Amino acid sequence: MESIIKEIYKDISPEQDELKSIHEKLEMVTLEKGDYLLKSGEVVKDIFYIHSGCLRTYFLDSDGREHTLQFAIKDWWISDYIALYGKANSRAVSYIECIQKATLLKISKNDFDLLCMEIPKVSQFYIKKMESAFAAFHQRILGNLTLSAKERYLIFIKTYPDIEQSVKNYHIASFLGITTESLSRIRREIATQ
Amino acid sequence: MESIIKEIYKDISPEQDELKSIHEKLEMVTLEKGDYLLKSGEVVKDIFYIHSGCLRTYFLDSDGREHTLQFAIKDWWISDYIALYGKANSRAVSYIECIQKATLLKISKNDFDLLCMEIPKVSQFYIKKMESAFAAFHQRILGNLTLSAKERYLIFIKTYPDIEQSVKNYHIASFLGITTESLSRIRREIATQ
DNA sequence: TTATTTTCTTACCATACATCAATTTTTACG
DNA sequence: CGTAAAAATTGATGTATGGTAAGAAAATAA
Repeated sequence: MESIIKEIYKDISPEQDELKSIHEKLEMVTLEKGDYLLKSGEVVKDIFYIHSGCLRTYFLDSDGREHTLQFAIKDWWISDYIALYGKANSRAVSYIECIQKATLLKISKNDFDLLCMEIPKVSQFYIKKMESAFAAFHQRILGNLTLSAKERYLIFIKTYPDIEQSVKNYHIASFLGITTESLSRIRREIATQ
Repeated sequence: MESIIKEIYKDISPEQDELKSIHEKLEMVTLEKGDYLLKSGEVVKDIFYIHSGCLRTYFLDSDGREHTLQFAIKDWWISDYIALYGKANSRAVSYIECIQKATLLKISKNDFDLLCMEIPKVSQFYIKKMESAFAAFHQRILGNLTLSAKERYLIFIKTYPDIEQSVKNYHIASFLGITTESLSRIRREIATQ
């Protein structure tokens, strides 16, 4: 476990006492494919670091359709950020599903905040992560505004070559904001070119 | 200026010496409607706090079409976050245009990072802001995936009642990811109901 | 392996929104 | 003011993607 923590915080190489402080707040979680880390309506208190495996966050609309917000693999953090960071209550609005056997480290948001206060380096590290995420979000929104479904798909498989392996096409479709049938047509079009 | 800084950081009520440290890194900027804070290709080093007025960030695609990423009013921060926080270089990919006479406070990202190191409270404050933004982004992406143009428009005017006043319809259209003609039809439809 | 379920593909038609072109309305300015 | 420019609206038509339904392929379980 110590080695995983060192891996997570490799960029800031924590001191021995800091490592200890981090360690005692983390908990290991393992998930099998098909398991749920979170379901809509549950109270959200934790964030998870993915050490191995693959998960996805999706939202179920009133017509029962799934919309994938995020895929997450090794070295990513995952949670229901709308519930956790939003102003409303802390009930999940989304589902987090394991789509490939995974090991995670769990920390409560509360403990994480304490860690940030306690260890400025963690704070700085967190800020850097948030900033990259911020840029990535802007890119994604821009992509949604600008690009055709085909273009978005091509970017997806280029950006997430590792993820493409483990996910179903209908997961990708719901991530791109199109139907699985449309994705199928796009794939054929690309194949026959 | 001191009073504006107190207003910006009202949630963390800085001490006198902290105020001074913040003060010496900030610079006042005023813009007239139509002025540009930033143009694509320019080097991005700064972030701006909006004290009054309204601005928008937009992106110009290869067909010359505008896509609005963000409107920003009083108490928001604005910059080209793709360039500033992204991994690539620091050249702007977007334009930031003043759409209503504005006064801003400017701080370089570098100085801001120093401020975060120097004053933990600023760090904490920044993290909180980023977290809300994070939740808002998730919401927006979800909206783009889930909702029709009409629904997104209704949410827009509900969420940004202050902004709706100062912006052109084609700004809103390019924010929603539709054409100005479509928005016009949506508006008529809503009006005649 | 075979059986069964899940996922993917294809075809046909429907719909939301885009495009183009013309006109009206609003705003800016000499 | 009045005039020019900018923005918004409207109608006719085009296109990308959606919806439905059926069958094929692939994954999973027995």
